Amino acid sequence: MKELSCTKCLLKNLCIPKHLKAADFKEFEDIIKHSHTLNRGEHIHHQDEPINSLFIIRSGSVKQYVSRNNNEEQILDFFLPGELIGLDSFNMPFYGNSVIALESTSYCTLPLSKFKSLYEKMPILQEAMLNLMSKTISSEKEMLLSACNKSADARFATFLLGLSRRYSTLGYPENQIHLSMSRQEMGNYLGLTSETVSRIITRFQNDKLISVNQKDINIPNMTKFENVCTSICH
Amino acid sequence: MKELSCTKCLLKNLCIPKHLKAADFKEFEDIIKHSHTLNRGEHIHHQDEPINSLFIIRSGSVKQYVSRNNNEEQILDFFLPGELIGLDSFNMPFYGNSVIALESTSYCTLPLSKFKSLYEKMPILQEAMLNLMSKTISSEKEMLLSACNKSADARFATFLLGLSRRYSTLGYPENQIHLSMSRQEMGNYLGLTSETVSRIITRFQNDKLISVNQKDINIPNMTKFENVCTSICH
DNA sequence: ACCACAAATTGATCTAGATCAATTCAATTA
DNA sequence: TAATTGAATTGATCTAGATCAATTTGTGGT
Repeated sequence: MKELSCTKCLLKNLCIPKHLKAADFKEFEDIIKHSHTLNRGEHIHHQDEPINSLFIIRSGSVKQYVSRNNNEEQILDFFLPGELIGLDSFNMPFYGNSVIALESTSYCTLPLSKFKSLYEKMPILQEAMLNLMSKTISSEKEMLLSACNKSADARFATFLLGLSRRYSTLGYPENQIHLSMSRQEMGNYLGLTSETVSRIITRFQNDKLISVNQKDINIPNMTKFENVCTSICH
Repeated sequence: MKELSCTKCLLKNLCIPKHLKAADFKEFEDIIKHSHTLNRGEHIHHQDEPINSLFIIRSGSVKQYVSRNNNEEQILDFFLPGELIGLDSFNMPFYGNSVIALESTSYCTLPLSKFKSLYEKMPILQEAMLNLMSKTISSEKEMLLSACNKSADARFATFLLGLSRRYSTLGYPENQIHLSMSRQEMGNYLGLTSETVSRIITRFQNDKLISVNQKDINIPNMTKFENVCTSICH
């Protein structure tokens, strides 16, 4: 574990600290544990382990999933750098899901007990958390809506656009997306089979909406893609 | 508007005040506006109006929905007595959806500005809200998962079981459910057509899983129903 | 450079649930 | 009590996407 600080972190303007004033920032920096690293396939936490921390992705990416009866998995979410994991674990004694690295990944750990005591005395942090949770709740509603009512094409396009936007807030070019997950994982997340995802990708490619090289997707005309997106997504 | 108090409210042990100690309870009671009443079809708030309050259903029920382009609606949620509306509106200037009464309904209003100042100084309220939002986030994830992967039967069964549980925490018998929404509204919410919902209901009835009289559903054997539920929902 | 194994693509079918259409039923009003 | 209207049911088809199956392509290990 490298001892990096929030002060030196490239994500400091995207992550929780961005909300905090100097004094609070210092205190926050003291309780967070910086930069654990993982290889692909290693877990941040497992389902049914006792909950003790929140996590923030620093680099790389992870998937959050639950295992069902017959150890088939259902993917709930993907997390990219700067994103906070654990908003769904404040009211539970054990993690309801597992989080595993999709590639080489580093992350910070935020012990829940310490976080809660900070929370009590930092109105700004409270505001930030309420906003974040609120946003999460509405975007999940949005997803839900999309899952029920959109075509496979629309769902996949929305997913891509979402990734593009998230990466672009990180400073990456918005038309260049590297997929750290497999076709089957995207399908699982979107409620589609890997075959369907594959077919959609080839079709989008034929229609010159995207160009694909393995896990790298290029969107040659962003406005066009967005328009198609909004048109097929109603 | 009748001036009822939390003290006298039948829901006081289910609603936010249940978390508060005497002094806080008093203060909370002072900022909440009690018991507005609505007839079926009247709104609590409309999409795109400025956000100023949270709401708690006191009696009756409502649906939360968004209107799309071609003024078709998509139902996001139903709310029953004791349930808090507005967890998704902390970070927005305008309501992203509308809420309309499905039957004669009364509700309380919790001005957001006043709520926030209470929030800052009541750690117990903070704890309660984090838990509530956290629970909402995980149950939405659960819904999402179910929407993508479960059969129509399973989704409908899960929906019924959910209603049964919510009504039973209110003290109603868990095997007797009154549906305040139409088949088409259930379908809309679940991502199914009203025809499909209707067919599922007749089939469940033939299989003696439920008995139906219009909008009243009876579950003769709760354990059996729960078992079927868990078996068809994987 | 070769082998073994996993991921991706592509094709051929199958099916759950949508769509379209026709009654039937229930509630409300006159 | 009849008439009107919207909801619910039921039946007949259609289709998006699943499933099954066969290659092809890519990747990591020796």
